[in-house]
Formats: sequence, C-alpha cells, structure tokens
Amino acid sequence: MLVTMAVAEPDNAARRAPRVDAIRNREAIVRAAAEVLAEQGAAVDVREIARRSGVGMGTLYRHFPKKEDLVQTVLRQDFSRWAESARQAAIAAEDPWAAIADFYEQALTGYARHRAIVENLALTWSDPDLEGIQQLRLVIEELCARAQAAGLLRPGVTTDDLLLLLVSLGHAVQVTDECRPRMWRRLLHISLDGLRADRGEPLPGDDVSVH
Amino acid sequence: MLVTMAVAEPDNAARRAPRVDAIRNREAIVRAAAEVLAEQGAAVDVREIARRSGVGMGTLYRHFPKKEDLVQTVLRQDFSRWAESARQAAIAAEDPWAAIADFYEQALTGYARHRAIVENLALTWSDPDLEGIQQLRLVIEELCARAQAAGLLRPGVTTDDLLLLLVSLGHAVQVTDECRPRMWRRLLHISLDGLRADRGEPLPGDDVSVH
Amino acid sequence: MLVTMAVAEPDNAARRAPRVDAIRNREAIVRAAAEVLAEQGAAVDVREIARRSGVGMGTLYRHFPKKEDLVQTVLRQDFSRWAESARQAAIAAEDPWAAIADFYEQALTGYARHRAIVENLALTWSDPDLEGIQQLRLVIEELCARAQAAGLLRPGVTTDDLLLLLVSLGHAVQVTDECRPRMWRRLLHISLDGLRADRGEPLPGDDVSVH
Amino acid sequence: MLVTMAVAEPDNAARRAPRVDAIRNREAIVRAAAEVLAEQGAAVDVREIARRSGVGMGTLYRHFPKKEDLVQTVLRQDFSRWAESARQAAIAAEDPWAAIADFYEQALTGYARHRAIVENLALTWSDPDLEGIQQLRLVIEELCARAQAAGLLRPGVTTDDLLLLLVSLGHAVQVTDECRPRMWRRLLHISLDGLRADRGEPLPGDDVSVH
DNA sequence: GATGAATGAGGCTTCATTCAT
DNA sequence: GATGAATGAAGCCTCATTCAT
Repeated sequence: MLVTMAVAEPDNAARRAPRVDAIRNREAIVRAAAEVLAEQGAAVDVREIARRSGVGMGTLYRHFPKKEDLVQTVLRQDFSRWAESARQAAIAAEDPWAAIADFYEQALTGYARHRAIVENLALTWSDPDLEGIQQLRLVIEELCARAQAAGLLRPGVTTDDLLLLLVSLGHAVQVTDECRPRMWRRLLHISLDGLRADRGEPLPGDDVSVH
Repeated sequence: MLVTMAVAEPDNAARRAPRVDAIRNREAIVRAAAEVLAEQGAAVDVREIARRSGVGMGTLYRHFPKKEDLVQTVLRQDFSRWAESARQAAIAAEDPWAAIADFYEQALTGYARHRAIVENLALTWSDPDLEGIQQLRLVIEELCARAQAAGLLRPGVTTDDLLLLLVSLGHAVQVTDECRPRMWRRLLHISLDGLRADRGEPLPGDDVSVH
Repeated sequence: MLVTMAVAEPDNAARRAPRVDAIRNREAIVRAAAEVLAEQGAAVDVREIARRSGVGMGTLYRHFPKKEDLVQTVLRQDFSRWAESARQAAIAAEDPWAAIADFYEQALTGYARHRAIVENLALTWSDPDLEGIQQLRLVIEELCARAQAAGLLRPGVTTDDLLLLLVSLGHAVQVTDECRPRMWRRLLHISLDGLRADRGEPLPGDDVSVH
Repeated sequence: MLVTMAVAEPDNAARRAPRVDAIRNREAIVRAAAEVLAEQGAAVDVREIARRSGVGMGTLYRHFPKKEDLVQTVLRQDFSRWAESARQAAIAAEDPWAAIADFYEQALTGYARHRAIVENLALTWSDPDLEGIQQLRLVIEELCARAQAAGLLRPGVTTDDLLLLLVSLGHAVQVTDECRPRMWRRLLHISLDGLRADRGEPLPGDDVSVH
C-alpha cells in the first residue's frame, strides 16, 4: 500500500512540479520574444531571445519547434491583447464617436510601436492567416456600425477603410516614436476629422479621385 | 604584354578609356539596385543586384565598398526623383489645393511602392542623414505655405504633418498594393478632407487630444 | 511526509517495492528500444525510445547512462535470441544439411531485417566485443562440423565462411525486404549449392583466386 | 583600339583564369568528398569535407548548394567509375565465365569498400533514382546473357540475382575489409560455383525453398 | 579595372545528456 | 526512483565582403 502511495504520489507531484518550471520558462520565452520582436521585428536572432529569456536554445526549441512558431505565438497573443485593449477603450467611451477616437488612441498608443506587429499587418493584409486581425476587424466593424447608425460617421466609409487607417497610422507611430512621440496624434486628429459625417459629402467608391 | 602597353599609353587614353566602362557599370549597378530595392527592400542579397546589373561582385564592390553605400546612393537618387516628380505634379496644378492633392497623388502613385524608400523613411525620420528627404520637405514646405496663404489649409497644420502623412500613406500603399491597389486613395481623400481649412477649428498643438 | 514514511519503512519493503517498478521499466525500455533499433537502426533519437517505452528520459538514462549502453544491451539480447532461434531451427532438422539450410532460413527470416543487428554485424566483425556473435559462431561451428563429418559440406569451408555468408545475406535481406521480400532466398539457394560437397573441388585457402 | 583590346582581352582571360581555380577547387571538393564518403558514409560533417579539400564552407556551397548535391555528384561519379572499371575487367576476359568472375573480382576489389556507395545501393534498390545503378545493371545484363548463351550460367539466374549478389558481397567486403581483407574472395568463389550451369538443376522461381 | 570564386562569421535546428522537481 | 524539461555542442546553410586572376 505504501508502495502504491509512494509510487502514486510522486507521480502526481512529478507531473505538476516540472510543469511549473516549464510554464515559467515558456512564459519567459514568450515575454522575451515579445519584447525583442517589438523592438527589432521578426528578423532577430533566436539566440537573442534565448539569452533574454534566460533559457538555452534547446529549451526554446522544445517549446517552439520552429522560430516561426514562436513568432506566430507572440504575434497572436500581442494581436489579441492589442485588439482587446483597444476594444475596452472603445467600450468605455460615452458616445459612438468617442468610441472610435478612443479606440485609435488606445490602439496606437499601446501597440503600434510593436515592430513585428506592424510588419505583420503589412504581410497579413492580403493573406490573413493571422486570426488576430479578425478580432480587430470585428471591433472596428462594430464601431463603424454604431457610428454610422448615429449618423456620426461619414457615409461610404467602410471597415476596411478604418482598418487601413489603423495600419497606416501605426506606421506613423513607429516612424516618430523615438524623436517625436506625440506627433502621430496630430495625424490621427486630422484623419478623424476627415471621417466625420459633417464633412458633407459621402466618401466616393474605390475609384475615388482626389479632385 | 597588353598590360604593359596599356600602362605605356599616354595618361589621357589610359585614364579615359576605362572610365567610360566604369561609368557605364556604375550606372548599370545603380539601375539594377534601384529595381531590386524597390521590389524587395534593403534586405536583398547583393548577388541579386550584381546579377541584374550584369557585373561581377568585384565591380560592384569597387564602386560601392559597402552594401550600405550602394543602398544610400540609390535611395538618394530615388528620393530626389521622387521629390522632383511630385514637385512637378504640384507645379502643374491650377490652385494651391490641387497642388497638394496632385502632389500626394503623384508621390504615392509613383514611389510609395518602392519598398526600400518607405522602409527608409521610417528609419530616416529621426536620423535624417539622407539629404533626399530634405528635398521632399522643401516641396511640401512650399505647398504648405501656398495653401495656407490662400486660406485653404487648416491653420496649425505643419510641414512635418504633411510629411508624416506622406510616410503614413506610403505604408498604406505598400500594404494594399497587391490586393487592393486603389484602396489607398480613399484614405488620401479622407486625410485631405481633414486638412481643409473649412474644417472649422484649427489643428491644436502637439499635445492635441482627440476629443 | 510520504517520503519520510517511505524512508522509515523496513529496508525490505523500501528496497523491493521500487525495484519491481524499476525492473518493469527497464524491460519496457529494452523492449521499445529493440523495436526501434530493428526498424530504424542505431541512429534513432533516444526520445523515440523513451516515448515508445512510456518512460521519461531520466528513467531511461538511469538504467542506461549512455545511449550506447542501451544499444549494446538490446543488441546482445537480440543477438542471443537470434542465435537461439536459428539454433532451434537447426536442431529440429532431419539431417546435417537440412540443419544448415534451416539455420539460414530461420536466421535470415527472423532477424536479418533487424537494422541495428546487421549494422552492428558489420562493425563487430573486427572488434567482437559483442559476445552475442560468439553464440552464433558456436552454432555455426557445430553445424559446420556435423555437415563436414557427414561429407555434405564442401571441404575447406570454415565457420567464418558460413558466418560471413550469414552477414552478407543478411544485408541482402535488408536491401530487398521492402520491394522484393522473397528475393534473398534465391541468393541463399545459390550459395548453399556452392557450399555442397558435390561441388567437386574443395575450397582453396584465403589466397583463393576465382579462376 | 587599344582600349577595345585592353577591355576585350582581360575579358577573355578573366573568364578562363578564375575558372581554372574554380575547377581545381571543385575537383578538390569532389575528391575530398569521395574520400570521406568512402571512409565514413554519407553522415559526415560537411566541414570535414571542406577541411580536407582545403576550401571554405562558402566555396563548397557555391559548387554544391546542398550537401545532398555533393553526395549525389560523388556517388554518381564513383558509381560510374565503378561500373566502368568492372566492365573493363569483364571485357578483357577470355570467356564468358571468366568475364563474370573478373567482373565481380574487380567490382568488389575496387569500390565495395566505399561506404557511401554500399549505403546507397541499399537505399537505391527500391527507388533507383541513381542512374548509376543502371550502368551496372546493363553490364551485368550482358554478362548474364553471354554466359547463358554459352550454357555456362545456371538456368533461371537473372540479372537481379547477380546484382543482388554484388550488393550482398559488397557488404561482406566492407565487413571484412579491415581485419581479413581477402576473406570475401572465398564467399565469391562459393557463390560463383553455385551459379554455374553444371550445378545440374536450374534455379527455381521466387518461391524457391532451400529444400 | 573587371570578374566571380573564396571566405567565414552567424543564423536556424537537432539531439545526446544532465538536472531540478 | 521517476519525470520530462533544460542544456549546449554540433550540424546544415546563407550572405556580406575580400582576393586571386
């Protein structure tokens, strides 16, 4: 009986104990990777990630058999968090228009300096295998619908317009992040004004000419 | 023996002759590099450039001791051309506002799909060792001044705003170039509307809040 | 706490209990290793063995501190079984010649598809640290002696000849196992015919020329 | 004119000159690779090959973009040489039977100690993408036909039988090469005797039983 | 000067072995 | 004792740059 217990007990313990460490390591890896990917984009050396997370190469590759796996994991996570934080900001807003403004404010403040995310948004536009972008789309879709229903958003503006605006401004954030960190807000202000319904004329179709 | 002869020749002949070739080669290199950098960005293999220009690696490196040198040369040139073509479009416009619109139209149509340029605009913002961007600034500065003098441009909008808008939309162009090549025009339309003086309120300072 | 109890137990219980498990594990490891080594040869990943045996890497390495130890253990065991099964086939035969034929038949049918064994036979020939091969030798020696005494085996044929023939045909079995699984029997037939005493001339010595 | 000459001349020279070196290197690589592959099989470290051939990794990979390419090149070459040398030995023989004997003698003496070749023969049996083996087959086919026409080869023996015998004995050669380098000749002698027509009975089909 | 072959540091990945739980 | 996560030395391959011809 004791045997059984002695055997059974460590069994349970043995299964949970290492996992704590493994989880800690996995988290450390993801955290370090997120950091590094945000700073330097997806072209980083895997060793840099291993170094920063304090694990060996083998550990990293045990958790993420290919570099791409790690990158995708981090991007998915950061995308989700990004989308969620922006959504929260939108929800908290008083009116539909403030929701849009707060959404961009939060989205651009929070994550647009994440190099790998913006890199990936560019790649993903045509091939959205990254489910994350869908979350973002859903949020924007709702924002769009609400604002349009309230007659605040300029007719003809689509979800894709707002999404592309996000991507576009995201790039502006990256460009100015280091030397003029508040500058992008001016562009945002301008763009939002251009989106308002009181602009008068609805936005033409894809063949829109600027004249 | 031939070498001896070539060396024995008068300086004139000996020096001018190869230079013709050298110049031709240099041009071929720059041309090919511009092509490749536009298509694939600055991360391309140097061999690809050598291959397309039809010269050997040695020749390429004789003219440009570092890959970076070649990249800078090409970017400077393409930046200049870009600025110039956009300026021409602006000059040809009837009124100051059309000048701005045509400037963006031309700039975004012509060069924004140049991967290396947009890549570099991002890097260059903070460290403008690339004189090219200055040309662009000058053009924009003038556009800005004219439109403001005519009371068409929203007060408070700066040259940097317009420059950053260019960079930002440039990225949008790249993102959508392959699958929705006309989509960026919608963003441009929106942004230009946001820039119009009839927007009512002037654009606040850097501490602008979106509310 | 449980640990304390387990330690406090009389030596008998404390020592015997884990050993049951240990033995079971060791057997599982050896069994799985035999399978894998047979299928894939000695170049397999140790993890594959651990996986199939259902034990952790630590357990595996507790029993076999080096991969080589496990490989040798398995090979020794499989060699012995191989030799024994072939010996049984030989014993069951009616006459000395049938004993030889059945021996090869059994040996080649049963184990020659064991990749690691055939791999190892090659290495072992010069450095027979593998005692297993000795068992095989003993069987063959006896077969040889009986057949020669009965005047059935061609004079001059040695135990080493028969052993090398086994190795040689073993390779043929592996080569053809997947696409022409019966083909090796033709070679065996030919070789056995070449070994018969009625071949006329005795087999010359090592300096034998084929003419 | 001088210019033209000066430019044209080096052009020609420049194209041939480096090629001499390149060819020398390529040959050195292939030679070293053949050596190493023969000694250690296809699992060798690419660096070992680079080291032995006296070139850098880059040079090696310039000539052979993948390790597999180099391996295939060497194997094809060595296979061809092997087949050819064996064929020559066969051609030089007085009669059809001697041709067979000399063929095996030469084939086994010359190349069977080439680890990678024998490794590959095993893999290639089912998937003969290695054209080399076809050369060998052709030679054997002819030997077979001639000997059978002369009534020297046992009826029922096929080209595949002789080919498999070669592979089988090739393995025997490898096994015994270091400690008993002449021993394989005894097996060859035995096998050839088993192949002779005067063995009386023809060789049965694939379902041959040894009884 | 031109050529393109050569170089080798550095990037990704695997796997025998060790170690904390 | 058992577990399986962690380790890091190799192994394959790429590419900016140099060098012999």
